[in-house]
Amino acid sequence: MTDQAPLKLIRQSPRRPAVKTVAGELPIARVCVDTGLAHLDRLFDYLVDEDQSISAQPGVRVRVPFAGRTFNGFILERVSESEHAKAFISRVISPEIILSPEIAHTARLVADRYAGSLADVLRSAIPPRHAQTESKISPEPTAQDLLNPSVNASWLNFPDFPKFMGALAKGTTPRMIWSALPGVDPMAQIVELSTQVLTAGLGVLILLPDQSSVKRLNETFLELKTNTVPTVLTAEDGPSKRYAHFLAIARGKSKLCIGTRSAVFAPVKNLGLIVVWDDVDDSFEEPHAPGWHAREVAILRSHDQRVALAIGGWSVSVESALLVKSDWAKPVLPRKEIVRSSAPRIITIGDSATYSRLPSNAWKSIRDSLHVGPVLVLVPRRGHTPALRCSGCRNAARCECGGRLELFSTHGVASCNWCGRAFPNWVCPWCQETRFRASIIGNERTANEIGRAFPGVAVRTSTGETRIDQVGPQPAIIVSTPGVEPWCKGGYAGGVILDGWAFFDRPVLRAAEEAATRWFQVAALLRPGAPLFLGTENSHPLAQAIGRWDALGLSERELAEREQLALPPTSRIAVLQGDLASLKGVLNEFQFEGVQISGPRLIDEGRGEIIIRVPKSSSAALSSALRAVIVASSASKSLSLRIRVDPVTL
DNA sequence: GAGGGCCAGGTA
DNA sequence: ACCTGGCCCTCG
Repeated sequence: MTDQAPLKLIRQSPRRPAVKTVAGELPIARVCVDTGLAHLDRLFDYLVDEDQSISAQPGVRVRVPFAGRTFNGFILERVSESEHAKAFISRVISPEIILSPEIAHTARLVADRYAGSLADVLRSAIPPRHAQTESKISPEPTAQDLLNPSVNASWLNFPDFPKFMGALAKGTTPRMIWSALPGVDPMAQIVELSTQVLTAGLGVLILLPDQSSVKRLNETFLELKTNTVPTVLTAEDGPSKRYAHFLAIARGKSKLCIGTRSAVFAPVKNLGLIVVWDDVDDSFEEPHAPGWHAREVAILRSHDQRVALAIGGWSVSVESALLVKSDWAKPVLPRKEIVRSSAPRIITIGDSATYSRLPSNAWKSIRDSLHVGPVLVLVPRRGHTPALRCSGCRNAARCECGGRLELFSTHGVASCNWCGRAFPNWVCPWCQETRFRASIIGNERTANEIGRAFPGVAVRTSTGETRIDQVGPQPAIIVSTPGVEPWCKGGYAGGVILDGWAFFDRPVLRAAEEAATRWFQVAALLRPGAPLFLGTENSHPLAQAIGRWDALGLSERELAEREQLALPPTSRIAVLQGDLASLKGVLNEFQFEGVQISGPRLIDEGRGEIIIRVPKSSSAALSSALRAVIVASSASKSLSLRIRVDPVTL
């Protein structure tokens, strides 16, 4: 019915010349094609048309034909010969060079380290193109004559800091792990450190865990009148702004980049320093495949491109402790004498005779602190008395199904948090007691209780939903859940961490590390020497560490424990999830020295999980085994697996 | 992932 | 002699 004639007419259209000429110079482009298929993780060769030759530079975005369809990709190289090339690049999307050779190289290392593909890494490393933004001429940045480049006020009490700066000045690549000091604004430290590097004509890249800290650092750059305007790189800025900022960096217009995790790939020209602040924060882990961690990427980049690195925080991650132990990085810690006067004065439950949620010594210290300023109260979780324990033997009150009992309102009936069964007449199976003790008491009830205990004092609550950013210096009680503690200029007059043990009572590998970070953060919000009540025993290592302000020592201890358990960072682990048949099928890929395999363990119907642990020295063997598994599972329909290397949560 | 080649076994 | 389905390989 339909004849073929119209089709032929289109093909012969004079507007589209059928014959392309191969470029005279370096006629082959090697392209990373984003096919979304893990087993095609290699470069493909394409012919470059003479007309495209100038724009088709390494680092540009292109469209290429592949297996009958067109895909996006990046040109990584131009070469003179190829055995394979037979198709032309369809189109150079834009002549803008957005993938530098250095970033391509680092991205390759990241892909290998996390058993992912280069295209996957590049997808989060390079923001999507925004054509309008590209054509707009971005305004020249304001003159960057830096003021006060030599001011080092915030580093005065860090005796090893000058060594770091000295090494940097000599052109070597020092690495430091610094532990911040209460009373000294770490953002000011970052600004002062960066300004010196910028003054030397080098670029600086600063990574922060979230939008609000990016904002705070940005403001600090303005406040300290450095005349340096940072270029912000965060996903929250939206496609147009994000791409504009990325271009400013890629074009070399800006030498200072601050941002969240994916900014770790920012192509800052002549990069001299990478700073990572608060690397324990889990938002540094990329949720998309292959799940790289920005701190690990920063380490790889520092190593690969010989860039100085500074990792800092109120606490020290276990990974950083390993960098210190292996002497790859040097610790930069506050002077001992200043620590004594800056660290909080620790009060623990061990000091009081009987157990109570807020023992009298803690109550007294709050009351005293309230004469001079606000007091911060940290409670483990949002809500209202979530989990219950027996008031006699203190065992967790559990349902037959294994869930824990909860109480949602003061006069409500306890019910199971998994199956919902109600327990109006509960009897403890251990000691026959019939009364509960609130196991984790959320901030709602805490605010009520504390309000009653300190009549006439304003009580305010900060949670994820109703977050308070900042509080004033007047006396008040601020009840907060972890991570949303309001900032108090000049510091809180006192602090309370209620139900301290609840922070460790979670089935997460990093519970101890997370708790340490939270507690050090709270301690850092206090005025130097202010009282801090910790709801733990006096002997708890964390209480000791905060009292001595020894975050590194604490993490060294945790590192030893991880070593014993063959967990990261001393070991490398891979978590494979998929159907049981697939998992069993790949087990024999992992038969090399030092491998420990746990599982397959059933996670839900038919699907399971295996965990593979290898000593760090075998990580290359692990990577190649994982690659083999990925190639097999991606190419076949019968195998379906999800792979994660060194995930933050287990 | 999709299309193509290739072998095996079944069908006229 | 020819069709059909499954397997495996390639894709530049």
